[in-house]
This record gives sequence, structure tokens and C-alpha cells, in this order.
Amino acid sequence: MDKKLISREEDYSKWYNELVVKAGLAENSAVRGCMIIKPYGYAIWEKMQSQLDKMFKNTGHENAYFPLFVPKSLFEAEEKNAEGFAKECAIVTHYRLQNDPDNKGKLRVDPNAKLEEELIIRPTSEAIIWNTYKNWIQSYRDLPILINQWANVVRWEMRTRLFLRTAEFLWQEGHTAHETKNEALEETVMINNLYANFAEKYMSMPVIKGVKSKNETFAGAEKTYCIEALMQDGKALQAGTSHFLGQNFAKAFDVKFADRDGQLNYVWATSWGVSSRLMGALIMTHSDDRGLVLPPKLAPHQVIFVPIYKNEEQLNSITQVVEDLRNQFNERGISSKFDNRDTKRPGEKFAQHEIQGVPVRITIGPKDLEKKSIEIFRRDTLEKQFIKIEESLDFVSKLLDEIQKNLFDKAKNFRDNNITEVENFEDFKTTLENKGGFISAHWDGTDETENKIKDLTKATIRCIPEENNIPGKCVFSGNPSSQRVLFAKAY
RNA sequence: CGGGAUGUGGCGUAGUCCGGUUAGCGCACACGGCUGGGGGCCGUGGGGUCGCAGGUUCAAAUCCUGUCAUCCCGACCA
Repeated sequence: MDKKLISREEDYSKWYNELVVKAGLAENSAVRGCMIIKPYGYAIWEKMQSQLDKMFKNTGHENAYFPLFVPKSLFEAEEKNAEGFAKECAIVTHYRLQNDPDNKGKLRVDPNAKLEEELIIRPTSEAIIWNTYKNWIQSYRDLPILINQWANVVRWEMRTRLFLRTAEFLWQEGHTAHETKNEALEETVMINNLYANFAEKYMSMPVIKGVKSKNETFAGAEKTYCIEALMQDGKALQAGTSHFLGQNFAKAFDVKFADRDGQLNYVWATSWGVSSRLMGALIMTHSDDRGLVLPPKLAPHQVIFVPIYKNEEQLNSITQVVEDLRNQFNERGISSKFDNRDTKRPGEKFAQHEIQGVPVRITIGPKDLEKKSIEIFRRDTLEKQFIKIEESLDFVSKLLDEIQKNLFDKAKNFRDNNITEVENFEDFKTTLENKGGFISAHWDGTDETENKIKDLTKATIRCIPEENNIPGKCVFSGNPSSQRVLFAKAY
């Protein structure tokens, strides 16, 4: 691995890209805009996945799986949704290849194998799922339907970026059907809170909960709730969305049910999702110039043991101590790994685990065994200390909690320091230019103003936060505003 | 799709303007040894259709034409 430290003074996206590759999380694939997620990166994703899955199930949801292909006729049924995704679809038009008569050894698309109806590779699954729900729902007794799907989707974006925006990405998408508007709205809000909770408790990433402006609302939704995070370069990242779909999809796919009074009604719907983009969020929130910094709750292993030895005899006595400690850790729910590769020297191991963000490293060598102590290193503050072996279990257990909390506090502190309230458009522009981050400003609520501000500054309304109802005057138009909203440049 | 740039062992590159020995270097890799508490040292070695196709020439990584791909900046976006 290159010895050069990753420096934030260089271009931030270059820094980010190098970090992702060097930490062994992912790399660009030969297929345009697609990414290969390597085992270490996937292990982190699995941690997120299993935690989220648990949270969904605790709130009454079940997993299911729907097809990758969406027939075009289904896709176009909900007009706004179709329009929103039309420009970024991958489309299957043929089903067979044949030997190319003009080009020996090559294959070509068999012109006779054209599909009667094209298949869209799902950019999201509302269409195919609602076409299915139509057959599942007749009565209020069939409701609610609370389903989540773990899947890949494809969006043919012009410009891509590892984890943050790839042509194919992994996500979960929840699709629920409800008897009443209120119930659907409650579901939407509940999920948004669940996402916020996950981001803050597990990713140690502070988020702002709120609602999207009309411009930024999901295509086909009535209302989009979201969680927004701030990255270290001052740009905002949409980390998760939860949509109240009203009856739009029910009407588009003709999903009616007999209500408690025997009346036919359209069902009320929600959909919500988070994606492998959260990996990018995790990386950009905590990493430093020495690499990744993982919150203990999402680290594939929380503790890495590195032995220092000159001969096999020494290694054997170290191994005994390590195995004993690992058993104790395991019983306490602390995951660990013993890096006893004899193909790498200690210095290189230190560097590797550091760039991979392992929260705690324990080094044990002959000198330590003599003193019955071990060296404990924490990744977040880079501090080392020596601890008696018999005290190490309690120490590490507390330390992991402390790291988890410290990462959150640090990120929150940064975030809070980068929310600036401005009262006029001049300040708006200079703050955005010089400081970045979120700008809290009054807005008259019109698309027109939002678009003009976007054209002039590239900043968009990231969200209309909850719990902020003090009226004022729009920073751009001077017209009355019901509350402050958060502007930022976004990923 | 518009503007810009770049394609040379696994990775990063020199050489291209001004054609001329066997295409050079660093990292990585393999072997041997010294080592081992922060990416260590010495020695030896393997690995290249210079993106692809065509042309000019005694001679092409280098010049010309075409083509493909990738990256950056815009429009688009989880």
C-alpha cells in the first residue's frame, strides 16, 4: 500500500476515492458506473443490513422479493413516477445472442430475438409491487401490508461515484398498504424516525429530520420525509427517505378494497428506502487522514489483536493469551480477530487496520507478557495505553461504548457548527461560498424562489426541518415565510 | 449529449513536441538472508501485443487518419 497519507487538503473527492479503494471497501468495475464491493466493505454493509432488518421486523414488517424486470406497460402506469425515472433506465430489449457472421469468434444480438414488450430493470419497485398488491387486497381484512425488500436497483446516472451514486446499487425498499390516510402517514413518519435512530445510534451520524420541498419530493409521492446528514467537506447528503404516496399508486394500479362499511376505496400507500449510499455517508462522516474510522457497532470486528514475536515459542505464548482474551470478549459480545499472519510485519499490519478503521487494536509482545499487560490503541483518538491483562475485558468493553459516543459527539459538534442562520441573500451567498454546510434561512414556499436560488448558488433545499415554526421573511423574495428551511449544496 | 484531458507490466509513471541501441524508473510480486514494539534493510529474479485498426518511413510508444475506452467539468440524481 502506498505510504502517502491521504490528505484532505487535496481534492476531497480524490481523497474519498483513494480511501475507499485503499481500505479495501470497493472499487470501480469494468462495467460503466458499477462498483465491486469487496469483502471488507460488504461486511460493513451486512452489519448495517442486519441491524436495519431487525428494526423493520420489530415494527411489524416482513421481507419478500419481487422481480428485477418491470414490463414497460407496468412501469408507465403511474405517470409521475415513470416520468421521474424515465431518463435513467436500463432496458432489456432482446433475449438472445448469436454468432456474428461478419466477425468470427464474436457474438451479436440476434435481431430475431426482440422482445414484444421491453423490460425495464427496476430503478425502484413501486410499479411491479403495486401490480402485485392489486391481487392481494380485496378487503380491509387484508390490510395493512407491511413488506420490505432487500434488492439491487439500477439507475443509469450520468456521473457516478463509489457508494454515493453507482449505476447499480444495493438497498432496502419498504412498500406498505393501509386502510386509512392517517395510518399511512404514521407509518411514513415512524420509518423516518427509525432511519434517524439507526443513523445516530449505530452509524454515530447525526441527522436532521424533515420534509422535502415540492421540487425534491419523490416522483409519485404526496410527501417525502427525509434524514439529511452533513459531510466533512460541507456538503449535505440525503441519507434516507420515507414517502407518503397517498392514493396515487392505488389509483394507477386500481387497488381497491372493501372498507368496514362495505364501500370500495383506494388503499393508502407508503414507500421508503436506504441504500448502500449509507456506506459513503459512514466513510465521509468519520474518516481522517489516516483512513477509515468505524463506529464499533458497525465494525466487522471491533478488536484486532496483533502479536509481536521473534520465534515460534513467543508466538505460542502470545497465542494462548490472545485466545483466552478472545473467549472472554466473545462472551461479552465483543467481536475480535487475531491477525497472526506471518507474511506481514507488525508495522504493515498496524497501518492496514488503521486505514480499515478497526476501533481498537491490541498489541501483545514478549515485553508485555513479562509485565502481564497489553497495549491498547483506539482508532478514533489514536491514543495508546498499557492495561493489565486481567482488567482488559472491562476496559475494552467501556472503551467501545466511549468510541461510539465520541464519534457521534464529534460529528454532531461539527454539524452544529456548520449550520448558519442567515437573514439576507448576500450573507447566504458568502456563507455558502466561504463556509459551506447547512444554511438556515426563511423561504417563501414557492418553487420559483427555490429554483432561482438553485440557479444562482447551486444550493437546494435539503429539508424543511421539524420543530421550527417561527415565521419570518424570505431571504430571497422578502415575502412572508412560515419557518426556516435548510439549504445546502448536496451530493 | 456539450467542454477539457488521458490511454506505456498488477498499480503509479518517464520517454511523445524534435522517429533511431535491448522502452527506463518507483511500488507491488517471487526467491534467499538479516529482521520484527509503526508501512524496515541487503541481494537476486520474473513480468510489456506502448488502448485498438490502418497509413507514412530503411526505422514508429513517438508523425498522420480513424476508432474505442476511461477520467474531470456541466445538464441528471439515493
